[in-house]
Amino acid sequence: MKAVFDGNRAYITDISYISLKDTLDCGQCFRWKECEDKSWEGIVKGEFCSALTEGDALILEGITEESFWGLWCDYFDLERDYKALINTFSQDELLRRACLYAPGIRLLKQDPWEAFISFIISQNNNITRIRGLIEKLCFEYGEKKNKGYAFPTPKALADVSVNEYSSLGFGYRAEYLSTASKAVASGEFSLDELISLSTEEAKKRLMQIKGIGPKVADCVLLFGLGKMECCPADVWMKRVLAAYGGKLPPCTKGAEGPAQQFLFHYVRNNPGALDL
DNA sequence: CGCCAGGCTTCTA
DNA sequence: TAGAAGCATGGC
Repeated sequence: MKAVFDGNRAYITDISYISLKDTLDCGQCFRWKECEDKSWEGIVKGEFCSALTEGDALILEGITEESFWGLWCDYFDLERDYKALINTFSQDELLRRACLYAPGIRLLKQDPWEAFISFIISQNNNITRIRGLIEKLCFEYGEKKNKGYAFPTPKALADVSVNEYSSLGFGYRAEYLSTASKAVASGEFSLDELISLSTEEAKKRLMQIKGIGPKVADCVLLFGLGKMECCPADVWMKRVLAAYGGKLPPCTKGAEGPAQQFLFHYVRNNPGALDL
């Protein structure tokens, strides 16, 4: 990867193919918005970014060189060789088709706290509504930025009552949000400490939070902590796993998370893909 | 109206 | 330990 900086703009080349559309609208994150000119605007950890592609180059605008190295390079997983990854995945036929369908997907390394809250909201919910609910959460309790709102801090969400969450439409997840945000804000539960634990221990710890089961825990570990071996199994992935006879093929070893993301996106948009 | 959505908690056998 | 009911909401 090469990055050239010019003011508030980073011009990034020598990366394997990236599609912003497939990456930012494949159900792993919920906050990015596509503009009319096909660029994407997002706020991560309070930092704004406008992203667009130009041929094989990725352009990030509204950022600093410091935030690129400290945040965005990692966020977009720019150092990973996705071409090699897809080659390996393609040993399996279903995965090969999934990678062919959306070869520009990247596994985002998101803010652990945002992933933690977002995927609590995601349970038994559809992506359109998840986006709307998170949007409301940021508008109501997030810090106003030049463009849009930052994701609310643990303290901001800990101060919200269960009734308030309910009136915003969070349904039975209102109570989960309340207790989860209080646990983090008080320091009783530390997302940072999860990094030092084994994946198995971290998952157990996450599942001690009311409202977090195996699937949401896997999402937090994969999307928030970069645990690439985690494979969240929602209703779509359960169908995929059933087609595989219970587990992903050996060629996904160590990268079950990214494999899962290609498969999830593929079957959700091509429900007939599993009928073959 | 019923069914479904990036599921979880609780109850039951 | 496995399986099913109940849960809020909105789109279809």
